[in-house]
Amino acid sequence: MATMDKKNVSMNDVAIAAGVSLKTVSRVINEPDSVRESTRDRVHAAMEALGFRANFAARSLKLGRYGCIGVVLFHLSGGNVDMIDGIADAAAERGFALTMIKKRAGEKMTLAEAARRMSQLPVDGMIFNLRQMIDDFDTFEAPKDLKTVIITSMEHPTCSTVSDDQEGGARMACEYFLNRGHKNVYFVSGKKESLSSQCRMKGWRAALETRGIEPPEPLQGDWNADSGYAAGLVLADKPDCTAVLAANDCMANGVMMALRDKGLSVPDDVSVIGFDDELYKTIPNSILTSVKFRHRELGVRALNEVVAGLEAPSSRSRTLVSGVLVERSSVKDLRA
Amino acid sequence: MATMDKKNVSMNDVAIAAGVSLKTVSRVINEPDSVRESTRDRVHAAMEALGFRANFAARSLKLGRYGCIGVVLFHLSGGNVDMIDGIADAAAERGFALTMIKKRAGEKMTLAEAARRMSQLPVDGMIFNLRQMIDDFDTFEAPKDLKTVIITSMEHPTCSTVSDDQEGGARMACEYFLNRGHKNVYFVSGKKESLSSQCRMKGWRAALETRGIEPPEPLQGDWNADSGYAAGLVLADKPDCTAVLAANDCMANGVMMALRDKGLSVPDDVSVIGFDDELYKTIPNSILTSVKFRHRELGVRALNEVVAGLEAPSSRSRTLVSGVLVERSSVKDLRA
DNA sequence: TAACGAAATGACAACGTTGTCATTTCGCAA
DNA sequence: TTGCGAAATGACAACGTTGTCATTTCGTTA
Repeated sequence: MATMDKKNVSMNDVAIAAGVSLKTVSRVINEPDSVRESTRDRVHAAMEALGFRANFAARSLKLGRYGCIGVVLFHLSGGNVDMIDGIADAAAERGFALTMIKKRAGEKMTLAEAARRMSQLPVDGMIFNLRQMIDDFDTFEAPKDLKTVIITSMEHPTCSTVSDDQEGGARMACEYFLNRGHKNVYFVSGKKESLSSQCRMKGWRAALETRGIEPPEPLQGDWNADSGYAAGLVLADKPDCTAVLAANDCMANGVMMALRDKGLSVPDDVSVIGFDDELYKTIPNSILTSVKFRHRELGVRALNEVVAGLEAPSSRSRTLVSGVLVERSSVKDLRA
Repeated sequence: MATMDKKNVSMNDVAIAAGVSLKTVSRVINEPDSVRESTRDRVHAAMEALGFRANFAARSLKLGRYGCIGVVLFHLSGGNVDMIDGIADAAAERGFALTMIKKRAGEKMTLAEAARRMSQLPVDGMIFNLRQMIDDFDTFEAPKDLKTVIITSMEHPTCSTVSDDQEGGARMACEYFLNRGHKNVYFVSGKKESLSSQCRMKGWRAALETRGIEPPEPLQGDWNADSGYAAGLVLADKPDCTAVLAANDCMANGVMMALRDKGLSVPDDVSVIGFDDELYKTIPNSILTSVKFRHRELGVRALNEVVAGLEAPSSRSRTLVSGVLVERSSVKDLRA
């Protein structure tokens, strides 16, 4: 067996080995039906023997497209995993690969900068995953020939966006309380700079105001259980507090632990709802009712939107993916 | 302002606009110092005016490399996030982008199939992230011209690998128990097919056997808290059970809840160690001692290994990344 | 001013594919 | 056997870069 020392085997090498023209090899790959079976077999044999692999760069150069969608991650965290999963699966289904770049910790990356870097890479369109506010959000303009979709909570003036309906989810949770006879709802927020936290707070506020209820001062948390616990200690002393909406499950758990430590029962004395529905993974027999967002769906929608817009990059749409209330027993029906 | 209707602006267009040759534009991009300042400015102005963006395909074709590393995800889960984060950051640091494909749920993807798909994409090398056993693991041979690194718990005959030292981590936890006077250690496993679970079990067994202790029957869990709770109920009835090693923190928490419900105290009656150190995120004042793996480091090492091997794809190395024992108060020192 | 070496620039081929259009081969009816 | 249309195949250019080597321009010194 002769060793192959040539770096890359080209279609031309295959053609020579098979005794056919370059173009015939190309046809075997792209339109096999147009090649006689005997010829095709010979070409296949030659490809096999030489270890031929099509050259991506040459192909893309000729075709003018890459078959890749760019994904820019500004932050890589728990919820994002499912989203990326959705993007990746939807991409696979449609025959696209993903090209990924990520903002590094400490690095300051604007949308414009991310777009510039992406547009040097093999991508036909791109998805930005943005969980926090960013300086040039409002002024950013996507490259005219590269369909751009932003996954974020805010509306963008020129780009398509895909969002969790976080505001709606918070509103849904509040209404769930109010419809069960609660007169008010306290709120424990996540980190101040987080868009999710801001939107959830906004929805909470809106739901109360719609019913003519003055929203109480929200308690500031940081997403972790300890901050929820601290908030819970404060809330335990408020006699009018029968319902608590915490901006995530971890903090909700902290709140519940604090209430119990203060001798209060959930849900008999105080009802609690969290966000993200992930407590059951860690706590056996978790009772926490929680608003869950379909992160995976978010990713799928974003990818589909990019692919749909490949031909018309300047088109613009806004997609909202609603949340789901996962009911357990942490909310008491006061009317009963 | 005239509208640009031409699809792609090429270096040639820029050259004409700037009144220089094609090659000079190329030089402005790749070796700016070799171009006179006045010329450079003119070219830059033209690039700006026309909205020029270098064509990735043409460039890669000429250079024979892509500046991208392929990442194959066979499974996308919690721990993987940090790993991808590590890969992405290390890649950014070295000027590489990532090209990603993912096994879809239900789809059966072998290493060979993954390698075949990857080698059609713009990549100079690739990283496989493999958390479960796969059919062709032992027989797989990576493409000769594409450096391949596998992140997995097993050693591979021909490819470089990077691994958590899960076995070592489990051994470390057991020795921690034994050194504190415990005579035996019970084990709660994760899902059967999980390599992590298998390795952790192996380390546990080895540590006991080294000390001449007969390992008790391990309890089968499924990673979630409920299965840990079930295991805890069983363990509570074993009088000789003073130490429990659970294959992850969620199950460890389940075990602790069950023990408490059975009137036993942690750590006074039974000591517990978990894996992954993530309970503190959900439980306020968590006392669980846990073995933590540096997933991020895993990703960084894998990427560095790929980049280091780009010139010599057939080189082979094995990297083990050790775990860390995060001490809290869930283990009692029986000698005291 | 002429001559010279260095710096700056340019012409052209090449990377490995696919599209266009021309040519050859084939099967079949006359 | 000839002729004909369809099927199969081939020659060549083109995609947008970078490398090689040749040419022009510049600044300096004799």
